[in-house]
Amino acid sequence: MPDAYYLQLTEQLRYLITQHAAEWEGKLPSERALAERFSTTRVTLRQALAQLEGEGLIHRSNRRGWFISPARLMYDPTRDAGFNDYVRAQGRQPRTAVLKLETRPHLPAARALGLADNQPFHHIRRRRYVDDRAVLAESLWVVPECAPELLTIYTGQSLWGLLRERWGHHLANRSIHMVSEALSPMDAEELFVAPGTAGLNICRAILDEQRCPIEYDEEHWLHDSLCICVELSGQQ
Amino acid sequence: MPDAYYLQLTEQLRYLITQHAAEWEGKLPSERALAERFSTTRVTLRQALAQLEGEGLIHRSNRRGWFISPARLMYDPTRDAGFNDYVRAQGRQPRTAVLKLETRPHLPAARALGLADNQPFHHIRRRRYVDDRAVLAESLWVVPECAPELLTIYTGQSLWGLLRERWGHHLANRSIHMVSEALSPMDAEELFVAPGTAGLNICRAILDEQRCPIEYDEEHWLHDSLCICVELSGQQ
DNA sequence: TAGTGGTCTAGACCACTCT
DNA sequence: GAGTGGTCTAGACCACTAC
Repeated sequence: MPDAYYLQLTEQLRYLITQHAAEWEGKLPSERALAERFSTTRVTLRQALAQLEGEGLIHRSNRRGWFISPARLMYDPTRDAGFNDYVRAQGRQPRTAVLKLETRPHLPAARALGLADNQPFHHIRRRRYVDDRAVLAESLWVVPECAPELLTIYTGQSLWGLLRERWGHHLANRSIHMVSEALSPMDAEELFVAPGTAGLNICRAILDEQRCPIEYDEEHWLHDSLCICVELSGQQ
Repeated sequence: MPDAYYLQLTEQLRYLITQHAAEWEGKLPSERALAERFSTTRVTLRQALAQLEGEGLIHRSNRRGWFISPARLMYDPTRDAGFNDYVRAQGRQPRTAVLKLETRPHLPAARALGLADNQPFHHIRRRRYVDDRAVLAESLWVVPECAPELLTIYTGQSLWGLLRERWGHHLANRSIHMVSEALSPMDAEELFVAPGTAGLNICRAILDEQRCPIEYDEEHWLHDSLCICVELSGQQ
């Protein structure tokens, strides 16, 4: 099966990377250097690199080169542990940058929460890092009545924590959808990767115990940065 | 942002596809024809097609051409509804091909279930179709004591149904892991796609109410064929 | 057998990053 | 300013599919 040269190259690169990971400090040599080392062209070499990128072994930072991907973050989208908490619990360093705060309608949020199309939401756009690598761009759309002064007090902390502790909401009902995607030009730019980079899209609609809509969010993760884990016991 | 020609091409192709979907009966014209229509080379044209493939709009059947992808299957890996049931419930046609039946050890299964490395399992390998498109290659590893004569009676039906009804097991504890992947040459071949095609890997470890290990399975889905949905209420 | 997609070559230019 | 990755050209051959 692996008669194609780029697939042989893939295996040689995989070996090379495991051997030189420490020496290279996580960054691969340039494409031209690697192509020369294997006596092939950049096109073929890039095909092999793309293969390893698809597997999640390496990734690109836009125009800066190829890097060895760190271990995947374990993430349970059914729990409401805050990002900071579960990242630290895995011995990693979390960081959040707030990119935008505004109030406006958003059709997917309205549809997912069963509200009118022109329903306005408090919108928070943020970028999140694990060990200084930007891995997640996300938008949160909160029903304004559920958190009136949200935009004036928000500074990057856990939104779910705020909703629970400050406004006393019980995030009882959750509908979660996950699909693989190609990152949009905007998402890609915010994560410093090339447009079209593979991503994982997670959307959640949250309602309280009376099925009253509270919040909708859209997460765009780098595909190689996480492993989704769900633990279930008893019920069904 | 979308200054690159292949990104403009992506948009033009996206429009072309929605316009001609019916006329083309789901299959795109040849790469050479499309490249000529847009006065570019196959390399650039393929970059645009790869973009749409990443988004899940189109897909390739190995060496047979590009096809418009059907709607994603909704799939809840936390429920134990059988494949046949939930595919039919969505108005689609399920089909299963059994590829292999054997008994042998499998390290990931042993590790995930907390058994000895050399623990043998009943192994079922099967390919599953939705509307005659092969979308899933999966392996199931069953602890032999839990289903002694499994391999002699198995003909493609729901394994979880068998475990419940014939052997009375209660599939109480489930640990589920999901990661995006590049399909291995074997998985790709079994699904009739090019090696390295993007996939979604779902692994489950199943134990009964006494945390006694029953089964472990590995699913390899075409990345554009499903949307993972989880509905939660009340608990946490 | 004709045509297809899969693979590969040997270049090139540009925008950007790094220093 | 040197070097990098991102993009693009204009070809080519091969294994395979469809007819």
